[in-house]
Amino acid sequence: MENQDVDRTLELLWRRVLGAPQGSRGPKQRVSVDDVIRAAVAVADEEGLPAFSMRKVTDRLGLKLMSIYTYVPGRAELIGLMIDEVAGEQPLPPHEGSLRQRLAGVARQMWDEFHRHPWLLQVENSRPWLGPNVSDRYEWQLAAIEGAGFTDLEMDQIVTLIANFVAGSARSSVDARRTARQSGISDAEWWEINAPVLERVMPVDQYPISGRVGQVAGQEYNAVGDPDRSFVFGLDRVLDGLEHHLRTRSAHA
Amino acid sequence: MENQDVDRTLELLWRRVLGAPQGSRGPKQRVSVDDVIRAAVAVADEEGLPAFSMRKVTDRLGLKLMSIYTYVPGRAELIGLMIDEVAGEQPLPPHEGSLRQRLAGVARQMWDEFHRHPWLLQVENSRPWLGPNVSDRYEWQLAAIEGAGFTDLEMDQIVTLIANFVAGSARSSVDARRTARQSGISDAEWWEINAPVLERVMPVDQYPISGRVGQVAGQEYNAVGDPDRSFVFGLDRVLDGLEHHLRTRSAHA
DNA sequence: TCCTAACTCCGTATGGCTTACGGAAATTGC
DNA sequence: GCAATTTCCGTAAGCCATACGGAGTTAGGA
Repeated sequence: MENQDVDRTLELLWRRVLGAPQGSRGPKQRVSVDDVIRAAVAVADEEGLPAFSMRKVTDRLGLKLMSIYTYVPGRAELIGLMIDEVAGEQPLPPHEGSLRQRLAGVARQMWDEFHRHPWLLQVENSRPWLGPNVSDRYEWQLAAIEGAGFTDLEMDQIVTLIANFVAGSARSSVDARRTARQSGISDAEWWEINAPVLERVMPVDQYPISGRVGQVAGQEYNAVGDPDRSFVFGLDRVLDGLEHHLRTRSAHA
Repeated sequence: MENQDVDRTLELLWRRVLGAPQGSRGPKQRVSVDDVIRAAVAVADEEGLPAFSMRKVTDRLGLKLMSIYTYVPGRAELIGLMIDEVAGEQPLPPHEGSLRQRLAGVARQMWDEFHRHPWLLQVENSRPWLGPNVSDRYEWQLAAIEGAGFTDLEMDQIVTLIANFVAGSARSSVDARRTARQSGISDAEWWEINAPVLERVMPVDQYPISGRVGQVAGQEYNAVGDPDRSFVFGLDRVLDGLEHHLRTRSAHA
């Protein structure tokens, strides 16, 4: 990627504040960059990132394939623009309540966004594209813990911790839903197909704990796993840990 | 994916215990399934999953492209076999020490594996391929917390929590390293390129907290972020949370 | 008024990818 | 020695991103 593309993409990300850097000669563009980004998000929402292609975006806009390259430098840059676009969809309400409630709100916001746009979890993160909406949200996330008693460095690490946990959990959740839909077979059916081989090959006495735990979990979940419940459980533990850290920190300070 | 492929792949996963289901007629295979899997892992290690292709695997084996389909049903199934292969690389030492030390060991093992084989984080998880090494490791992970006082359901949720947190953290870490290597520019250089535009576009008074936190973090990390330190910090908080949960659980029981 | 620079749109081509299909050659059981 | 079986692989279809250059459109300047 050339520096020119970095600059160009930054200009596109901040196009609302920078204004159109477009020259005045030549034909007017038939659609707008916003149209391109919105169409691209729609394609990714419907088909996922592996099936996302430049052609499908232009088809939706009534343009021919190559025209898209007059709007955005390339595929990777378009995806960067899509990320910032969807980061601006949800309002960032003022924080209220206890530290725990605020942090839970931050985590829930991430969780919801990943489920609204599952392709976010399929993006190869290179260096982040710092767009306006992504930047605003980072500020909002930090505001949730501002003044709680953490150091500046800890504040960054806490947001990172929550982001990493939520991303990992959401990935499990989203993958499970996608698999169920795409494969067309339910967890129960999948088990029916696999059970004969697995029973032959995994004797119970060799897997005493996973056999017992798997049975209990399977009955409770009615499935191989329950990503939503695991998320709630995990988040509670993470928040416990952060509250505990704050208590022991305060004691020392 | 056909049921036949599911069966076929399960047979391949458990090939050591099931033996070769191969008929006796016809030419002998020039290489073995293990050769194919090892070559595939080598390609993925060196080039990552997006650049991983059937052709590169066969090139490495001295076969022509289409021959690989006599060894494995397809790309997705081969990746399932690769996952189980690398899951068996590390020994599973008996657990020792406190609960906290045991859980840290489980997390560290996941973390190391993701860094040895970063492509694991790029796999689209459909339903898991239950191979022998993956199964053994799940048993080992549960053994780390067996008898600590958690319910069976909680044991599953705890392993899931750690797996999700580690996967999310490792993804940040691995992506950062890949970006630094592939783009050829360091964090400092990247900042130098972006700073002029960002300073113009992100006035300090609009981003008071992220401006302050970003400055402190940047000085401390000498980079945009420090995934390794964030992992250690986050893991400590997660373990704090789990110990806290066990204490309050015991009080109730 | 008219030329020309700048810009958009897009046709073509290159070089990648997976995998369906079918043929040639090799090997073994009968 | 024949027939069934299996491996290896050539070909081709149908995807993908994007480099390059040409044709047509628009506005500014002479």
